[in-house]
Amino acid sequence: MGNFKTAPNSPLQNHILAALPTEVLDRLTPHLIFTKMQLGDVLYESGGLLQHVYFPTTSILSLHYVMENGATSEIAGVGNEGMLGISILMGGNTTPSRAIVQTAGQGYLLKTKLLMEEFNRGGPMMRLMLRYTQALIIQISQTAVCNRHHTVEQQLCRWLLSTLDRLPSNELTMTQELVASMLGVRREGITEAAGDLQRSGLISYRRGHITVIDRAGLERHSCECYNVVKNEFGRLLSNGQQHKVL
Amino acid sequence: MGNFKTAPNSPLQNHILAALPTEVLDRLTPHLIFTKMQLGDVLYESGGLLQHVYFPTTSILSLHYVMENGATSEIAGVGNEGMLGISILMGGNTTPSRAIVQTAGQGYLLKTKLLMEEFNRGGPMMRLMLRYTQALIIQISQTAVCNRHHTVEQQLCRWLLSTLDRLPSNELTMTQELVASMLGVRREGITEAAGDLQRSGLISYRRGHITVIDRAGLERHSCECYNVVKNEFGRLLSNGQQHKVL
DNA sequence: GTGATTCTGTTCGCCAACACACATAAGCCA
DNA sequence: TGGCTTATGTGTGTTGGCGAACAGAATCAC
Repeated sequence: MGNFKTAPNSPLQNHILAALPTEVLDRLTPHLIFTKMQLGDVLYESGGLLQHVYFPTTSILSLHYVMENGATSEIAGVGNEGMLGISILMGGNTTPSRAIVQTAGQGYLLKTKLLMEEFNRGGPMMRLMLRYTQALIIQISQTAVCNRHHTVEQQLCRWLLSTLDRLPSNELTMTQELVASMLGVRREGITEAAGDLQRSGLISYRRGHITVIDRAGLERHSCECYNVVKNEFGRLLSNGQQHKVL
Repeated sequence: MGNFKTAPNSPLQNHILAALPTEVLDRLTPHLIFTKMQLGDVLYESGGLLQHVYFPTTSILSLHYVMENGATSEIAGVGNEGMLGISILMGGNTTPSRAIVQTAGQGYLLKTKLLMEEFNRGGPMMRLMLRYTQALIIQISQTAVCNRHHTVEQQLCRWLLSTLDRLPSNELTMTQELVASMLGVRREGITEAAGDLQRSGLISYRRGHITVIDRAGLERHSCECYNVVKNEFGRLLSNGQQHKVL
């Protein structure tokens, strides 16, 4: 994390791009624009027009709903297993939710027009996008149920695990305040839950950094939602040989 | 004319079908199968294979997530404004959620194979299905946020309103127990909230029947989620104006 | 190094929703 | 009509999360 890696990584670090046949990839690659994203960057604003779609490689993005009173909740996360901008393909030119950068990192963007053209060919790109859409729907649905039925501690475990799956290391750079705004709960709630997890030896943290120590333990403390989503992503997006999911 | 109660209504009472160009409709109509659905019928079981998709006309369907402990929550409702079976088009052959009949009524079903063929033509049918998918995503997202932030009473108001929108009358045939299982809360919670609404003169009910008296009042007691979803559905699915962007 | 800023820990009262238990009432039908 | 089933009402105690307020600790900027 502390490395000064400024050289662009490969677009193929994004699983969606990597799953495309070379023919499609050859068409798209010249138009993929390398980009670095900073924590907190707002990629899409609710109701805004979408000019680009994003394929994260090392960054993690987060889809948020913003309520009238300003409260927010994450409804889905997007890492290198996915992409941001599905709603363009669905025919709404705008996105209903805000997209922000949850973890700084790299990625690629593509003009929506080019994505649309490729999608409209009706080939493997389209089928892949649609499968990803289905996976996204499952993720959002599970979030809805999770919000209804599970405790903050369970949800924190779930969130840590799915974030971890998108990171190379086992350390997140994140304040509790930020985590709280992701889950749509109070900061104190996260302090308490994280304190419990630390006392149980599952994680350790210091100002703005959370390190996962006992991943299996986290899974035991998490609600079922983590595994449900993970399995569905695997089922829908493990394209042939690739078994590395999420 | 046969029995008034059992005579099939027109497929065009379903807004999705009604929005299709006649050319497409002519291809599909011969294969639409009229069907009546009883309260509680399970149309899709979680993880099951999908043989048909459904276009409700007077019935209302409900998508449920079922948790490991058996608890359920509705994640979206489907009336004559929509259809059931989107996940087929997305490439998962199975559905992740259970679909049940929430209000008995009529509708049409279509073999998935025929729907797929039409979808794969890439014409107006595909574009319509994709827009509906987007609307569904918005509905589910809003449910996630609503579950996090709003009270049972607000959610009940929201649910009553959106159910009402799918009904010809202002009376729902529904026990409180059933409503509770829709919202994923306790039956007592609904008793209490419904009692409040009745005392406020917004609804009246008796054993298994809920009548909405003051619709505007319900809207005032509801959370913002009702209107957000309604507006998005209008924006995405307003018939005729396929070109209506923004 | 020092002071300012930001993050984390903790407390208190409060309320919505929960689980459980049981009382009453409405409708069904024999 | 009366008895049975099912739906609804109510009460008690518990809990998880909220809001607000504040104290201490870690890091940053100068």
